[in-house]
Amino acid sequence: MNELINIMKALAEPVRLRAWYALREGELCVCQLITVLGLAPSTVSKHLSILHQAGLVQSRQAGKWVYYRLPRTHEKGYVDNIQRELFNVLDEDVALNEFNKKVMQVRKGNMEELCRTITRKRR
Amino acid sequence: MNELINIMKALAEPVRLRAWYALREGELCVCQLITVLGLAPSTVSKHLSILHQAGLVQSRQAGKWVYYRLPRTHEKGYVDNIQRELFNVLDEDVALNEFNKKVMQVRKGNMEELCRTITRKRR
DNA sequence: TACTCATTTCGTCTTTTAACGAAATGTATA
DNA sequence: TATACATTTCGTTAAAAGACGAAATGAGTA
Repeated sequence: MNELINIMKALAEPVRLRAWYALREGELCVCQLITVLGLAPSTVSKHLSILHQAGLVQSRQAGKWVYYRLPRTHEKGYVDNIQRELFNVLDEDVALNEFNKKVMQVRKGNMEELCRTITRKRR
Repeated sequence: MNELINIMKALAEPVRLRAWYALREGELCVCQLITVLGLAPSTVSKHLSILHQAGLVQSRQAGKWVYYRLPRTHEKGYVDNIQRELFNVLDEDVALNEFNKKVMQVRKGNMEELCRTITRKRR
């Protein structure tokens, strides 16, 4: 039950649900997630670690950057089912569709530039 | 999205998940829920109101007693799907099976007596 | 009407959660 | 080796959530 509770807790938070949903169409660098979520790097990092701990996302390091993605398939099969069901619901959500536009923008943009924007903000 | 978040938040809490699961096999009086959950009446009442607000349970009053139950079917169909999926997982859960034994005990027991036990505790 | 009693509401306390900035980490590059 | 810089960790603060008991509510009964 605790495992399920962790998964539910992880997704029962708007920021994390958005972050998770943003990965639906492929991996994203942390700086891209920081940008679309509009929160401080440390805050986003924490959220991602909670999603990671729940087994809902995976990460890989590539040079300076860390990319997060959805697992192709989850260890426990039921998580796949829940994910499918939730995505079906969220795909119809107006607010999330709006958010998704931002994600698509960021996917197209230049990542080096994005990171520099974030670094500049921090001073 | 907010609706979904409310549903997830409601179920992402062990006490509420147990309460909700306890109703799987039919309605229960509040005093029965208080007993199986082992918490103060006011605490249980609050949890039930959160489940109710999320649309996950319904209630009816019968004399002094208030009974809570699962809706036969949810307004939004996707909730039925999620519920089915979660129940499938929870049915396999060892801790919940243990809990379910208590629920079955309480279902068989005398309700008047149960309530009196609770009232006695309060003094 | 007055009383009993199951449940809910209210006020309070404690714990948990989410946000941030500063500092630490660790990789790539000058 | 020193530096730059993306990300994470740590410490702090503010807000939310969960627990309880006391008091309020509201339905049945004497």
